[in-house]
Amino acid sequence: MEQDAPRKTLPRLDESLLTHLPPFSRLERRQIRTILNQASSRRYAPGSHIFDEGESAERFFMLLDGYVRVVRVTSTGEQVTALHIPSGQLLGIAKALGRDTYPATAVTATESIALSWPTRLWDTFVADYDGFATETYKTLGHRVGEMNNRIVEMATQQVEQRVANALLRLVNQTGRKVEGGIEIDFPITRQDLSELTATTLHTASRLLSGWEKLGLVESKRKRIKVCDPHALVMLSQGR
Amino acid sequence: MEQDAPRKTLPRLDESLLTHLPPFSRLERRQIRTILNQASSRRYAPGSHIFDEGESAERFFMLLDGYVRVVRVTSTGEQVTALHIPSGQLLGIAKALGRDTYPATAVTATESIALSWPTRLWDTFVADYDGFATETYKTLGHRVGEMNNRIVEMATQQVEQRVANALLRLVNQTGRKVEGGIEIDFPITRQDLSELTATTLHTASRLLSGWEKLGLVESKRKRIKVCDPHALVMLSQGR
DNA sequence: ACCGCATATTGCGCTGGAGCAACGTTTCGG
DNA sequence: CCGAAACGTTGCTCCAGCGCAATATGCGGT
Repeated sequence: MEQDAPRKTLPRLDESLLTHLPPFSRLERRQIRTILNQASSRRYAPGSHIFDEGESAERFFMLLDGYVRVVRVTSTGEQVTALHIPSGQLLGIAKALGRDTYPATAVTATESIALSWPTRLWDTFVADYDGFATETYKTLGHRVGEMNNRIVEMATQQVEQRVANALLRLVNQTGRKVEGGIEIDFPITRQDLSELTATTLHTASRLLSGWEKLGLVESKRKRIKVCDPHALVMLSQGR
Repeated sequence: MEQDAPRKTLPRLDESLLTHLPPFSRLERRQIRTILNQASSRRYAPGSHIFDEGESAERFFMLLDGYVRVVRVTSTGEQVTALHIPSGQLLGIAKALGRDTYPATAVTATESIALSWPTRLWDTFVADYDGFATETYKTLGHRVGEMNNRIVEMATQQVEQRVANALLRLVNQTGRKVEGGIEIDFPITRQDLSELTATTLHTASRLLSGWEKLGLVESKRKRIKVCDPHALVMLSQGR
């Protein structure tokens, strides 16, 4: 499935790629040039693994384009999606948590492009680049917050509310305005949605069908558009 | 309920309190003295709140003695326990995640003693004390890992397995060897256990009763002793 | 144009475990 | 020492949602 496409340092990565991304936004052109010169760039086909849980964390990544799902697989083969990462964020930052292996698997949801650096540069980045650590820990804090919320959700809410919540979160984070509503910006199956909400694809499908009849959402294959976010918010709070 | 007992800088905190704790273990006596001089010490009765979710994070803490439960409360008043923290660990380290409010509530499970410092000293600690940041992020990484595992558990396992897992985790982290088994070192009710495993106290009670009949555990009020850990491991893995 | 596969829908039966209720037991304050 | 509150147990009922199965439909490859 994976053919390890060779990483290449593209002839000339433009500084503007990074200048507006939080971890690098306080840096000067010169510093960004240095950073880019150390980076490898690579394109990933949809569904490919950027790294796998348990692997030793050789590199850390900056997602420049696309979407990535952070997934964990149980011993019995079930998948649980922990998180979605949109472009502009770091991933695989095991080092920031004092780990030397990746804690989860990163799978691309769409075609994606990511820069990466050898993990050994991490400490240099933290030490040399003002704001890098701070911003990194901010996104980390954000992710921890999300995980926390999911735990609370799963512990206290019904399936219907969880699915509604998940949909809203996806729309907020990765929504693209289209006519008649907001569409989730990457292909997502009922199965994906069920792995995100700890239910079965059957139940997810039934819920979506129901909501579609009520005009809350519209969905084609692998595409979900939310037409009435407010109604979903109601649902997500149990009426 | 809380009468804000005055924090006092105890006459003479002994350096040996901190020398063996990871975040401080690489420091010299002189540095530890400085750190202690800036600390406030306080005793907490069981069940008291060290800080509450959403409060602005004025201070960070080192738990010297006791156990703390990290809890989140939903809008409908249900409690979900995210984590147990044993003595020797930092808590309330919002700053490490780039936050300026506490992400959850910390409640003491036993009588506890904690040192605390104003959050404004955080950056100083990170900058001045070798190994402080590294060790902090290690425990953070560990906690994130735990949260992750709980998500996967809750998503894929049955109640029985989750409760078995929770018990094993508690025993591993805070177990005290007693005759006939290993006992959880702090008072824990069926209700607590259910909040830890996303179930009801009824179900938790039934499970414990069942296991007690099989000789896997023994429990008095607020006390649980695991007699046959191996059998519990079996259960926790679905037979 | 065709086949084959991945994705989606829907009906139906079954059950884990929540919800409710009633009661027993230990602890603690006064 | 007594009464009340906190904690624990257990029986019964009910239903959300899982598991299974059958069918439909869009999509990519040759």
